[in-house]
Amino acid sequence: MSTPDKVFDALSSSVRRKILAYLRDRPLHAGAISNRFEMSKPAMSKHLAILEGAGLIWRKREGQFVLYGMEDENLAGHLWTFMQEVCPPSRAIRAEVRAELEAGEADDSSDDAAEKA
Amino acid sequence: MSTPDKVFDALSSSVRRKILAYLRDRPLHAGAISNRFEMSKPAMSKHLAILEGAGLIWRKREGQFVLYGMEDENLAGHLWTFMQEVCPPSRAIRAEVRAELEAGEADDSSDDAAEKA
DNA sequence: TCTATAATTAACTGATGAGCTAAATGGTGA
DNA sequence: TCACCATTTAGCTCATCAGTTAATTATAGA
Repeated sequence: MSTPDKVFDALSSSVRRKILAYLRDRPLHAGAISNRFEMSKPAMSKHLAILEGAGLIWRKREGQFVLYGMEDENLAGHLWTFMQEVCPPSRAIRAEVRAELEAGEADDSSDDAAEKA
Repeated sequence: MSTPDKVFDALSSSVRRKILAYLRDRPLHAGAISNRFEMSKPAMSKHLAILEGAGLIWRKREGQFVLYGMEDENLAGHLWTFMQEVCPPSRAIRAEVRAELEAGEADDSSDDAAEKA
């Protein structure tokens, strides 16, 4: 299975997309992720393995725990590549990015906070 | 099934992603799309229905033929929304867009051409 | 070493998805 | 109307996927 295939396969599950959303802000232990879903730990473990296999998250053992976090540039990179290959030139998005860039030019590191409900 | 779910479900198939790539440049009749794959017409018809259900392509009857084309802003829009919700601020992409914008600022209508290998 | 906890792997089950062939639908043109 | 063509729907099969529980691995700490 090619890497982009793995990425889109990983993204096809709403559970996995939600995991990514949880990991957006900070890494979490496997158990902490699992607690946020009504699902057994083994099931969650499989989802995490799929995300890791797609290169979207990293995994690091810390004692008895296992920490997972986003593989920062990969997700955005793959989606962006796909958009460039497949999407018709999207003026709306370019305009939006342009506006953001103009607004946030001097304040590049504030992206991490806020923006989430 | 929510709209974003439908979109990612539609994108999870490499056949469907390839269909989108074919439709990027111009609309095609169902038969013309089908000819590009080694697959029965009924199977292709299902893929097209899924893409249409996700709002990624439109469908128009033309006599005995059925024409399909990309629903221009939807794919880019959904992916962009997702990226903003889930991706850590992707500086690489922002930098890339910034560079593109700076290069093409005076020439906004040239988006359609070039940019592809 | 023994026990407890975190996480994963194994083995299984039920639901879903992709493909097929055959039949039905919608439309053209003699 | 009839024959023909393009496409979709119906009904089926096979494989894959998401979830389960039970068993296993890995580590911490007394």
